[in-house]
Amino acid sequence: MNSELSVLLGDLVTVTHRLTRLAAQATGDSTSPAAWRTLSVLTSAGPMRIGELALASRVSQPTMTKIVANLNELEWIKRIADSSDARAWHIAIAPKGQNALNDWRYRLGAALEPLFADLSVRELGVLSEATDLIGDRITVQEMAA
Amino acid sequence: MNSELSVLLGDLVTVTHRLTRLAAQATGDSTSPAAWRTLSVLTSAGPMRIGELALASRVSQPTMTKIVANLNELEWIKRIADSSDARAWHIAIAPKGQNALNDWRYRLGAALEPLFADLSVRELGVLSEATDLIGDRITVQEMAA
DNA sequence: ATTAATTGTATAGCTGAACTATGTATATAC
DNA sequence: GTATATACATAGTTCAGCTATACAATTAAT
Repeated sequence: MNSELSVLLGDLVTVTHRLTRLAAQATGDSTSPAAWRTLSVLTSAGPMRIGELALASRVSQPTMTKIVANLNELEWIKRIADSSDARAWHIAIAPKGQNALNDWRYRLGAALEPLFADLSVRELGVLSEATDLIGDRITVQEMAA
Repeated sequence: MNSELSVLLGDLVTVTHRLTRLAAQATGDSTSPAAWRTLSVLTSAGPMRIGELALASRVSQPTMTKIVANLNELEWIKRIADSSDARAWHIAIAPKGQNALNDWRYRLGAALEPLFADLSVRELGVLSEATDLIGDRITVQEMAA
């Protein structure tokens, strides 16, 4: 096993832990991270069932049922009956939810921007590529799970 | 405001949210993320008081009191009385704690390694530099807070 | 075609980590 | 020496996550 990669990944997780925490404090966000993750998944992968959503967002199915119920009350998602299976629902992001997600991302960026304002164009590119690299691998994993 | 940076940071946080979650599930870790953050801070910045630790780890002082109490029971940290202030303590990471932290980082890396095994040397460098970039800015922020 | 097993979602109840408010003891200011 | 500020501890609450399980609909078996 590649121990260098191991250490790098450990550091990456530790550092992003703190970034996440800092971001939450900076935006004074009350919506749960899992809800944002869920909206984010719906945006990038399109409508899906509660069970699939639970896998993709890495929470248990009952937790996702609750998250969806909350998002539904906010009218941030739509529940669409599955015509071929009366037990199941298709969950789709609603316009309000898309707006909320965009707004959250924006506020997050605004809150953290001062910290990163000194980045060079090259460093910006590094961060951007790293984000893509991680995103690709997470997505692959989620689809496989 | 730089909206490109804004979007990038939003994406970064979203993606690392999911990475963190995935990592926690993959290692079956029961210790709280905040405890690992705390140990990580102690390792990189050396012994400090509970109040300082709370700021650095971005939790409230009572929360940190509890985290430190838990870590103390595990003998992962040492409480050292402040000779000049009987109210205060210096919290230092203990050898056991250093080992536990190293082990956690290792397990984390091992669990995530399969996902990242296909990285080129250049991409590895990108991830590494991104980690450093974020780490630097978080640290600066924590010290200022 | 019933019965049984499986699957998709919902509900109940628990745990634990975070918070605010406040208490206690020590330090500092006047 | 009394008052205020500071450092940590305690009490009590809230909420997100979990497991276990119920319920309903589908699928499989005989």
